[in-house]
Amino acid sequence: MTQNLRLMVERLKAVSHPLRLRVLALLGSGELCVCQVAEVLQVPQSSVSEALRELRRAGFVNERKEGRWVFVSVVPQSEISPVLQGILAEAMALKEVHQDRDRVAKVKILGIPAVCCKAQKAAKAEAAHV
Amino acid sequence: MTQNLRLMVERLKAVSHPLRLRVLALLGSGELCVCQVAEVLQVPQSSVSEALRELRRAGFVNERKEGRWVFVSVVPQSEISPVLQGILAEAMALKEVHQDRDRVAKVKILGIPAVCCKAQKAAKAEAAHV
DNA sequence: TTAATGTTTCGATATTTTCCGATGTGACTA
DNA sequence: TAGTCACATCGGAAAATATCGAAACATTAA
Repeated sequence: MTQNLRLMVERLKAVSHPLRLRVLALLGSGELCVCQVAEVLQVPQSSVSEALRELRRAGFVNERKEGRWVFVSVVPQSEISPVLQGILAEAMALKEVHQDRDRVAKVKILGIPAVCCKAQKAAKAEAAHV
Repeated sequence: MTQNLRLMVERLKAVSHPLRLRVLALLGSGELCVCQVAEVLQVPQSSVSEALRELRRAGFVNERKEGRWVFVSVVPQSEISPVLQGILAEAMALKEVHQDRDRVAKVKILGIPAVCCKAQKAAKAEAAHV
């Protein structure tokens, strides 16, 4: 409360960006690993990584490493301001984000290896071309 | 509700800026004319004008012309999303904004002519220098 | 009309942000 | 030990934004 102006602006900037807001909204419905996010949003992995770096800097996102994977998630409600909670809720209601969430459901059913592991992914693509 | 992503980002960007957020917060406690804002924030008038243009574009601010003065104010609560209401409330609680509000009180007591009219302003400055 | 004044727009520059391929890093695996 | 993989960081060019004085515009007063 009554934090400073610069800090508040930095936090708002962190979510004032199409990709970053989409990523945040996506994580709003549960933890994902970085490659899942990149796959769902169809965006270069380095872009996702940079988006996550900003969201982490702003304190909105946590990470958990597991082997070579990095799982990211929104920090607990109690750790973010009511304002951000509102932004997150509104973002999750966007129609673009609903579409993303449908894709996430499919990706989760397949499991991480099928989505992220290059070899398996390539094999799948091959099969699709037959 | 369930507006589109681009629009939501544009609105967030509009307030993700130190001057624009300060101006918005200042107007949160009542209508002011442009020159009052410039005086209180000690910022070139053209900068204030540009900040207000963005806030108007985002739909956060209304204007009312009266002679050569332009009075600006935050749009009614019912016209802005709960998220912006939250942002406004949080901005108004910032310590920098409290200081601005103290200055606004003084400026309002003096009245617009004493603050804005160049001649009277110059005379006042002269007097201060003895 | 002419001068003065509040406001907006323009112009020009400086700074920041965005974007993505290439490269680097650390961890698993054959 | 190599090779593979997920992820982070770097490089650097293009685009967007910030900033503010100067000029333009609109209204009022002399």
